[in-house]
Amino acid sequence: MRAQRPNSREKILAAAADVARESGPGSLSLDAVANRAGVSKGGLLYNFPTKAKLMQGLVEGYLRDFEQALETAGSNDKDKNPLAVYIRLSAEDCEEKQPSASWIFSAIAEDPDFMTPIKTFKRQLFERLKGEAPDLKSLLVCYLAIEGLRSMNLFDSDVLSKDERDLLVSSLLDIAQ
Amino acid sequence: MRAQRPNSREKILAAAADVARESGPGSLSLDAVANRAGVSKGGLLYNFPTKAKLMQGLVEGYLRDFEQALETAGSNDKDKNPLAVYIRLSAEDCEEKQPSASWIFSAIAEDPDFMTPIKTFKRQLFERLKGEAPDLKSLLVCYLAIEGLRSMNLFDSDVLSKDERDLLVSSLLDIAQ
DNA sequence: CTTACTGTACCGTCTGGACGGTCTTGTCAA
DNA sequence: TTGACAAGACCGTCCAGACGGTACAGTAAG
Repeated sequence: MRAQRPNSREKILAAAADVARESGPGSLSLDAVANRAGVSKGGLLYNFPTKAKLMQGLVEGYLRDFEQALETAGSNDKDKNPLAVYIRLSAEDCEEKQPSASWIFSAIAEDPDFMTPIKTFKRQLFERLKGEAPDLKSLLVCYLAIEGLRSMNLFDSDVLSKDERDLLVSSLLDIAQ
Repeated sequence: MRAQRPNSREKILAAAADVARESGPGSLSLDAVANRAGVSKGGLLYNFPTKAKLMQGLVEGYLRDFEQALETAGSNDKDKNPLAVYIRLSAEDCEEKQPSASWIFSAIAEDPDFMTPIKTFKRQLFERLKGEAPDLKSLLVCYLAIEGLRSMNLFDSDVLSKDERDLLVSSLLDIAQ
C-alpha cells in the first residue's frame, strides 16, 4: 500500500548505511547513495525529498527494528527477566563485526538533533528496566556495561577478545540474576 | 622553543572544540574556527597547514591531557589500585555537562582513521589494567561500565540522574575492591 | 491517466586551500 | 644606540571543486 515498488526505499536505506560504513560518515553524499542503490539521483529524491528525510528514515528504521527484536526476544526467551533479555540481545548485536548503526555518525554530522529520537527511546527503555528490576545497583552496572559494549562496537575498537566478551556477558547475566 | 607566540595554537584548538560542540560536528569549517579563535584564516592555516593537521592536533592534545591526568591522579590518590583510579578519574570527567571530546565526531566525519591513535591508546590502557587487576571479571565489568558512562557523556544522553551516577560509581569501586 | 521512476542539465552555496602581501620580533654589524 | 635585514606570525582575497537540491523531459508498467 505504501508504494508499488517499495523495496526501493529499503534498498536506498541499506545503500546509505553501506556508504556511510565504507566511505566514512563524512562522505555520505546523495550521489554516492544513489549510485550504490542502483537508483538515479532523481529516483532517490523521489523517495526521500531531502537528505534530512533520508537520515530520518535511517533512524526510524533502526528504532523500529530494535523494538521489534526486543519484543520477539522477550517472548521467545524463557528467562522472563527483561534485563537479562536486553543483555543477551545487545551482546548478540555486538557480535557483528560490522556495526549496524555506523550511519549514526553521518546523522550526527548532518544535524545532532537526529539523536533525539534515539535518546528518548533509550530513556524510555531504561525507565522500563528500572521499573522491573529488583536491584537498582545491578541494573546500573549491567545497563552501563552494555552501553559500553555498544559504544565499542560502534567505534569498532576491538579491545576485547571473544573470550573476554563472553566472560563479560556471563558476568553481567550473573549480576542481573 | 616551539614557537614565539605559542598560545595561538592552543587558542585555535580550543576554538575548534567549541565550534564542534556548539555548531555541530558537521559545521566545523576552517572559517568558523578562525573566527572563533580571533585569527584570520591565513593565520589558522599557518599554524595547521591542513584541516587534517588540525584534527590531529585535537587528538594529540586530548591523549596527552588524558595521560597526564591519569599519571597525576595515580600519584596523588592514596588508593593504589589503578582500576579504582581510572574509575574515579573517568567519573570526574563525565561530571562535566559539556563533553570534553565532542569534537571526536567531527574528526570521524572528516576521516575515520583519526580514531586509530585513540583506539591504540585505549587498548594499551586496557592491557595495563589487565596486568595489574586481580580479577578479570571485575575488570571487564568495571571497564565496560566506564566506557558506557563515557559514551553517554559523549552523546550527552542524560539518562542517569546524579544520584544514579554516584550510586553506579560507588558500586563499581566496590566491585573493583 | 497515474505511479514510479530515469537521465540530464543546471543553480547557488559552501569549503578547503593556495597565494601574495603585511606586521612584528629578534639579530647583529657599525 | 641605531639601523638594516631576515625570519616568523599572521591577514585578506580569490578560486576550483563538491555538494544539496531543482527542473524537466522521457518512459515503462498497471
